[in-house]
Amino acid sequence: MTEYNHLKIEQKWQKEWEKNKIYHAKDNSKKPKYYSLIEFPYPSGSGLHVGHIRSDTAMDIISRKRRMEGYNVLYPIGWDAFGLPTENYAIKTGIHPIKVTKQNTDIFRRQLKALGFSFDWSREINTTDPKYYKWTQWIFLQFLKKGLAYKDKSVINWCPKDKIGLANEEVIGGACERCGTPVEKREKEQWMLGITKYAERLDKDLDTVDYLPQIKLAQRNWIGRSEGAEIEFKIKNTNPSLTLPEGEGEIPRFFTTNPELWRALQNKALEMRKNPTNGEKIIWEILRRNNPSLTLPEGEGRNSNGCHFRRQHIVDRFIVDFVCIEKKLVIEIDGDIHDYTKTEDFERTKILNQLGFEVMRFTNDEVIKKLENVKQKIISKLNSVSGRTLSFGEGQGGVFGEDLGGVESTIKVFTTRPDTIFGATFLAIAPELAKKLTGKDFGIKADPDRENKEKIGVDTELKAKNPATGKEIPVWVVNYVSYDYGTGAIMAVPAHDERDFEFAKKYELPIKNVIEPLFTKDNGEDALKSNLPLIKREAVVCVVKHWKEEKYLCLKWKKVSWSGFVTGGIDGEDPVLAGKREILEETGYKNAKFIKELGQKLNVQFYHVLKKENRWAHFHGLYFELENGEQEEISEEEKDIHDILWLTADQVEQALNVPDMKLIWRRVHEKDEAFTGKGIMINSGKFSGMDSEKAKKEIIKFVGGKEKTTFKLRDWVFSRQRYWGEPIPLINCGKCGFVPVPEKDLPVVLPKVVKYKPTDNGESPLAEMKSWVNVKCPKCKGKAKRETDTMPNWAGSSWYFLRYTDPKNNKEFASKKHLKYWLGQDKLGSLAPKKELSSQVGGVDWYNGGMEHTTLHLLYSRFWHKFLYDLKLVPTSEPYMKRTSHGMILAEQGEKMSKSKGNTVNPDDLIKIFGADTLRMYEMFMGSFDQSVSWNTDSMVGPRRFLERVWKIGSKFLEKKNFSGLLHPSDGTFPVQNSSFPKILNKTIKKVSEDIEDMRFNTAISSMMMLVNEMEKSEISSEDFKKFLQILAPFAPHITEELWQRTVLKRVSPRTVLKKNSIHLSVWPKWDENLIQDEEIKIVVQINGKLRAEIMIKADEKEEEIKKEALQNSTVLKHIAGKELKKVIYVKNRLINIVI
RNA sequence: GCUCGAGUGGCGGAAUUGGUAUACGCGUUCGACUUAAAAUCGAAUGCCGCAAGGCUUGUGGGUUCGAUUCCCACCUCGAGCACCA
Repeated sequence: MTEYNHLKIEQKWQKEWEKNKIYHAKDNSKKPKYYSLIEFPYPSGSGLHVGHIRSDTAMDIISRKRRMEGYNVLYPIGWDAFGLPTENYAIKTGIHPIKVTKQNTDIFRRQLKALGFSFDWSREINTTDPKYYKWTQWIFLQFLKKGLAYKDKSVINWCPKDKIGLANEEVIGGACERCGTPVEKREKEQWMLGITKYAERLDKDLDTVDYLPQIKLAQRNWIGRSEGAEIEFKIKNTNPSLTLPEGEGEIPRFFTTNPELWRALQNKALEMRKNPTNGEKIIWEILRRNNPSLTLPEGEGRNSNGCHFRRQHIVDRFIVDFVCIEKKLVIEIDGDIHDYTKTEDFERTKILNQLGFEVMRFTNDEVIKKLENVKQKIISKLNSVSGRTLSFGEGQGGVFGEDLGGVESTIKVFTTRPDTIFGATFLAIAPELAKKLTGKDFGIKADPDRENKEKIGVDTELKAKNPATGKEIPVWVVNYVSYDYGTGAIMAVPAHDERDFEFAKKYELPIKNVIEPLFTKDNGEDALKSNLPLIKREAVVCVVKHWKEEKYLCLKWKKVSWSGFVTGGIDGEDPVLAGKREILEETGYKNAKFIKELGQKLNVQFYHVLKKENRWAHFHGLYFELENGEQEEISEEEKDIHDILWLTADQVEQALNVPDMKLIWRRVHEKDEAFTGKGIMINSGKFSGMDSEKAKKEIIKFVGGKEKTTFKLRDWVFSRQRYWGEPIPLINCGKCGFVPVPEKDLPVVLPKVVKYKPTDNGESPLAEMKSWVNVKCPKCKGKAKRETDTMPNWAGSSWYFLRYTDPKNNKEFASKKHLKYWLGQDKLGSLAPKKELSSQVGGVDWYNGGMEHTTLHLLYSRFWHKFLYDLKLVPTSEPYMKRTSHGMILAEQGEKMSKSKGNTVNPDDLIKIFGADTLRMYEMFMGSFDQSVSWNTDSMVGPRRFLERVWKIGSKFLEKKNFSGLLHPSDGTFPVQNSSFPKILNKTIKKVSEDIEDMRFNTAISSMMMLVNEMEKSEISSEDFKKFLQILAPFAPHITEELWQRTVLKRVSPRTVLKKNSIHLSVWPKWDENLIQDEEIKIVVQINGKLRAEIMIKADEKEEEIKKEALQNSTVLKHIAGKELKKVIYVKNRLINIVI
């Protein structure tokens, strides 16, 4: 037989497979389906990266194994081709991105085909194909219909030199990637997708899917769910002279601003009321009290004309045109100059929103020309607003919105630790909020770039009332609270929050300890041990708590063998912290008897002890007694005492004879850090002694707060002012607003433009295509303009896996029938290689991709999928049943591969020199699949040699005439009795089968290498060789097909139908459990844990016999001679350890 | 700073209910074949030591008959997050 010529073999079989369509997935089949997926590549100009090959080979192996296991497998491929690099290339060269994309996909396709992946190429898709992005646009319109797509101001990165908005990845170190100019923040109206509406489900449903734990964690961190409460703190105005001024005009029934501002703005408001604009005049006629056209239906406990509008009313520091306070609705009529004051209006809207108002804006023009339209909008808004009564001004806290002109206001805080509220010693508020509340600028700035990590703040001199303690606490404006998370204000609990602690230390604000760590009988010992450093650092005192008595005690310190205790605890105050010596003395005496008894029962001596002024001092004339009986003062060094003798909760419980006792470790003395864990509440009034977790809800109720869940996740900025993306299918009509492009007109195809660069004012280059932009409004047929923003790169990739199920459908994005088949309930059943495949039923069966996509892409596609699920367009609530991620491939020096560094590897060269099979083998062999590894071309010879040896063994079979017989290692004619080979083979089949499921490809290959080593020494049957080829086939599909055809099927060229005969459609071999069992087992003999000898035993030999045998071993005898045997430990089938 | 992951020969890496550390591969050395070289095959290969033996999984400590594996502290590298209350 000829030499192993990979070039010939690989191309030949790639063509044959394609011709025979052996990897095509069938849209219905009696076989169970299996959908395996890789992230479809972005066809960059630099060609296929070895990282792509890693993921693609892994899933190829899994797909091939599944086919052999009898599944109808869908393993599709496509192109995620919209994106910046292609666009930037177009800007530079003027070549149309379509052309560039075509070139690049051609290269990628050729390269992927050269690697022999078993993709179903008939389902190839491309996100830039109008037939594809028609449906991306269509899905966007569904979002719009459901109110999940909306326009809002959003901050973008702006390069003042290039005059374009930059994507986050184009900003490097705060500067523009191209020209190095520092990037500015600019506000721009952008389309947004309301992913936050799905935050809860995106978080919760992670429980139902089988993702790697670190992937779930990344998702959860990104969503950032936190449960907590909103609590209102009353603020006392520090200037009691401020009262509402007497004067003309309506005295507001509701308090909507502070008196100072009210006074300042009142005259202006009155003046404006007298001189309304035309639009305002018209609207006021509609809105004014008792206008029947605005009357809402009766019910809900209110009379019919429940919405009362005021005009030119002062809200906060603004005079709003119209406001309905009950409905919390503001209506503004904008004049013509408004284009110039948009930013200001936005600010204003934002602040009003913060106050709980909804703001509607109409232009003067609109009111005059389209009054009916405006009116309808207002009415439907009023009908849709649910809160018919004022929610502010009610309950314990706030008064904003109430009458009487308010000398008080409230600050709402969000906290996840309502249980620490008794320790809230000040409020910390964001600068923006401070300005809003007081109108003053404190010179504190929120640090958007976090350049200044130091926490700074200023006392606003407002005083808030802690609703739990009733005490007055200061309100500080600080730089470490963000305005846009939670409520922009926090209750600062320095004792239990690191940031608050740091801040309180710096500004010498009080620190009040209200939680202490708790260890109960159940978690006691372990938890205590794990908290050793904490204890060591802070000189912990153990508290024995029983009924109403609290007794503090220090357990025995091993090093000096003394024990001490402090007793005390009156009314929840911590005497140690408070340093109340008197209390200690008093209670100490009182409890002396009890303690003495306890000490006797525990056989430990206790002493009263108190650390004062950093020194351990004696108490009550008692002293510390060392083990030798001497009495001694505790020195400074003793602070470092560790090695606590742990008493178990059981021991103490028994000694005290109290069944429901709790052990509490209490930290004493000035702490150098905050304790942020959960525990037992102290210094918390009636809550003292309660479990902090359990008390949360009650505390929230107690202080009149409400439970609230917040998320870090923000809505998705969906607009890009770029060319190379899906056009957002909307038409902006002056009369009708944004009107969706009718479905029949989809797709909105990207027009050819002259320039690809965004315009100078940051619009997409599409804005300059007048002939494309100017269209008729689909509704009113008037003049209108197309939306020129395009969608982000993430759009097309958020649903591509759905399109694969039905890639040519031009009526739907995919038919329900196909979706149901490919995503619907899986039928793994008895074929399942592992019992616990997944708890999620349905979806893509296995999705592998890069770690870098485990947050955004995964989250976005889950969001889209859930949305489509809610529209009943897809059959499963989650898109992917199982998700794994591969590690990156780094360049030889361990740095990232990049074109600019010139350290990339070209797969074409490698395929030419080593062959696709070798490259695949090497990538799977190089290291742990989920870990990053450095590339080393030199190491590729290992897998290559391996394949050559496989080839050689195959050749020997061919040389032999009697093909089905046994093959002898030396000449193939003289079989030698060697029965161990089938055992090794079966073990290998098992190992490879299992390793593939766990993506441990490297060890699978290593075990096959060992098998081949063995094959060269043993006699093997053709039947065994066949099985070996089959388990190797998913890894190295070409060479195994060639050997399969030539040796097993005795075929030199594939004339007959390959479909039935390909190794890749053969049946995955099973291992024989009986053959794997060893009759003889090697046992290791250790002496004092050191390896000394090995003995062979029979599988069912008794322990006694084995021990006897081990002790008779000559080496063992030598080592144990003259020594006393203390113990002999036998671990079944493993070892014997002799302790002497 | 916080969270997560990792640290094992000259190199990539194996080994988990705690039970033979260094599988497999690369490299290196020696040998066979050869006029020679390459390829191939065989042998050796953690470190110290002629050997007996001792030491070794980032460092230090703990638990254990026994620790790469569990616990604690520290160091280094990588990834992610960045004051998220």
